[in-house]
Amino acid sequence: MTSAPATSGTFTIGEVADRTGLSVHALRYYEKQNLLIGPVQRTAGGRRTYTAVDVDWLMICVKLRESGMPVAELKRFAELVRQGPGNEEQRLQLLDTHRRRVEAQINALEECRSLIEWKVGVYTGHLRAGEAEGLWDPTRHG
Amino acid sequence: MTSAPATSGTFTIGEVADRTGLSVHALRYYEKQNLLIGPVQRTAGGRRTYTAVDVDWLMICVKLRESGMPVAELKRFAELVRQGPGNEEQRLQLLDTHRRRVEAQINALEECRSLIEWKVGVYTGHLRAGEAEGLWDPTRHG
DNA sequence: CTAGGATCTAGAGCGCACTCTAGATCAAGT
DNA sequence: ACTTGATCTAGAGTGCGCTCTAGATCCTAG
Repeated sequence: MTSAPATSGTFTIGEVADRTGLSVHALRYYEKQNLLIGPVQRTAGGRRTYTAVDVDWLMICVKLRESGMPVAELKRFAELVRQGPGNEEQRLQLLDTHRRRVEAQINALEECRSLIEWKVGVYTGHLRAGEAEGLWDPTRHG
Repeated sequence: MTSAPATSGTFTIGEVADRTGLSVHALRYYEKQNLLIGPVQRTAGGRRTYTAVDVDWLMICVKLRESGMPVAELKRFAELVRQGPGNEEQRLQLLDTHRRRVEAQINALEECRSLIEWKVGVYTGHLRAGEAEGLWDPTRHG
């Protein structure tokens, strides 16, 4: 075990790191960047104690970051959530911006996948030709 | 016009920048990093003259970079292509590694898209509820 | 009581992929 | 000839998102 459980129902920074895949460094960094929604509670000794809600939010953060949302934008989103209800339209706009980015990226990736499949076909063809009849024409590259 | 045509059939660095979407700086950087397949030809005055083959290769580079292939790996791929036929298996392996990365990324993006759609549903619901009957319970965030 | 690991803060450092700067040269239009 | 803009080289600088360091403190197990 790298991280011992804190009071049941809350989590140490190490446990949160295990659960979210973020490093403890990254967790402190996210907090300093104001990416979290509430202030993280502390023990008497000054250690952070994360709640399940904190962890859930961090999971969302991870998904958004993985999909290319810049930290600055995630910070803006956290601010909106922190303000509470009443700004749903702004949240929707932010998410919509990100959705567009995500879809563009999916398209780019799918194009790349096609390119790869095409290239794989070319090289596999070369290999089969090579096995069948020796070297192919060395003047044709790519 | 930001970039005048060179000898027909070849391209100035500015034209290549226009066609590939890379900056002229990035083009010189790619060359220095050995991402290109052949040495780029020069005019008497020392300016680069790219061929259509160079441009095609750069287009592939752009696709691979867009889809997250690190420059170092692209460089390795360029080396293999530069060596000519005979290393198709290594090229296939490299492409396969990248294909896996691309597919993982597509999956991550699709998960994120679902998350967004779910969140959008939540906020849209809030908005409709708000329009219909005023403020919702301010203790439920997210 | 002690040793060990986990955590704390503040801030420096890093890897990546460019991007920009400075100062010179080249080339095309007038 | 002159002006203007594109290009050249070498190398410094930038932005992002962490990652790592140092030195102190906390806490759990033995």
